Amino acid sequence: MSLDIDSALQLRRNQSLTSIIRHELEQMIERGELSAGERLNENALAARLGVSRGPIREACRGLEQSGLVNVVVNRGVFIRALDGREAAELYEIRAALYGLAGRLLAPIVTDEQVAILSGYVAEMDAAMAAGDLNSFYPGNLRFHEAIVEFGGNGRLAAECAAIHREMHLLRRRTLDMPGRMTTSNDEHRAILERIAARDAVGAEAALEEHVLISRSALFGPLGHYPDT
Amino acid sequence: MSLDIDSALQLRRNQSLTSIIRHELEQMIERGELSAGERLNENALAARLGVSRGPIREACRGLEQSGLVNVVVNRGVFIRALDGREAAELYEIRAALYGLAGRLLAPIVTDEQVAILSGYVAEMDAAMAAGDLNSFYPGNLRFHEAIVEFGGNGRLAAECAAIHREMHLLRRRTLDMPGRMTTSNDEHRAILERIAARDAVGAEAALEEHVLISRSALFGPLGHYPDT
DNA sequence: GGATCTTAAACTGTTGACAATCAGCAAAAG
DNA sequence: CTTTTGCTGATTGTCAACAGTTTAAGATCC
Repeated sequence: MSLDIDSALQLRRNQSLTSIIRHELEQMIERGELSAGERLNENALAARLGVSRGPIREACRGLEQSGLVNVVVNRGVFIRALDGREAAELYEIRAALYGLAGRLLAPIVTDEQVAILSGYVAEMDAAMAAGDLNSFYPGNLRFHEAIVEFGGNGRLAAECAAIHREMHLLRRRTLDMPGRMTTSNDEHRAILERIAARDAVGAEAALEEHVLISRSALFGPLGHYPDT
Repeated sequence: MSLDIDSALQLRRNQSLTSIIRHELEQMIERGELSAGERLNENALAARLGVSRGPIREACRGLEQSGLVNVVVNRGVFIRALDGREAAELYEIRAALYGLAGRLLAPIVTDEQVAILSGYVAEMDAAMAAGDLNSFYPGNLRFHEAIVEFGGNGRLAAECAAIHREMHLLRRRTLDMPGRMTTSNDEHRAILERIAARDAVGAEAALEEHVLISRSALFGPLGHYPDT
């Protein structure tokens, strides 16, 4: 019984099975338990989670709209596989959105928020010193989340989170590359510096560049992508 | 050799009731037949469309994820009402995305594409001369759609279309304001000029400004939004 | 008359069953 | 030996019924 759906049911107050299942599936995709291209068997999922197929189908429609799965009529839902072109496109969009987040945040950032962001960078420095990717990754995630949260545009934060979920499989691969951790944290420091200086244009540029460098780490310096 | 997902996607026919209903509901919202805050009655919809509640519920889950409706547990799905804050946030995101589209398009635009965009501007000029909003609006839509399409980032185009759908009720209101048509087309001409000059930075700036001016028309020059 | 409790209707959440469709396999045809 | 055809089990699409919740009207009490 790898899945604690029962405890989720106990915690459930005003949530429907559909939303619980959707959240569960999102996490399974994020944890890599469901790999790209894999098909979701509605009956098996229903049996495993102890519910009927209705809520599962509803959850899958939500996942489809948020880009995590593909639904093929009469054949089922498949964990979406990001090909090179789509991933490159997502990186471009992500760069623009994070750039916007930085531009919004820089003029209004508080000293407390700067301190929090500094804390994340320090966390990542520590993880880097220990060569520990598993510690580096959450710090990295919180750093970016905080920037969009503090920016004050809630919808932008939601949109960035959605894109992040969608790119999850790719992103880990990128950060896994040797030397990527240190480079990445240098960039984080530069971003933080521009934000702390209340430099909107500089923060925007630093964040855009940061995302595009991640893309380069995946596709090569020219932004090429595999033709698959 | 078994079919893989890609070929399955090619075989896909969007003929499930769920997708048909979702499309139908999207159009009803776009046409204003369903007004903001209104509740969707599953039984009534099922009877009217001649289907059972299952596909309708699935369609609503997709609509929820794309931001067109809110789902409240045990109370139903409601056509989403964009309050001032959310609309302002969407405008900011839209400005960034259209800016990106312009930056992508300018370096790679073909003469044929410039001609097509010119045609749309001319269409809008004609509509403007006739004072005909109903002709101006589709031209405006096609102009913006074409820019993101020609930019070559398919996902960006999809994302812009989704935001457009979500803002549909608001946008019409904006364009309805006296004098907005002419101002708007002057901006279109400026955008086109920067694109035709293959000026990425200029096109980006012109498109961003264009969207933010639309926002100002709705919220006032300082970007304030009603506190509802 | 107004507020509160009671109760029934309406509605949503969930389920199990039935129908339609698909992948795989085996036998028949060339 | 290869291709085609026709099954068969598995899986998805859809539906109708049941269960739990919300809403609203009516009754009761102050």
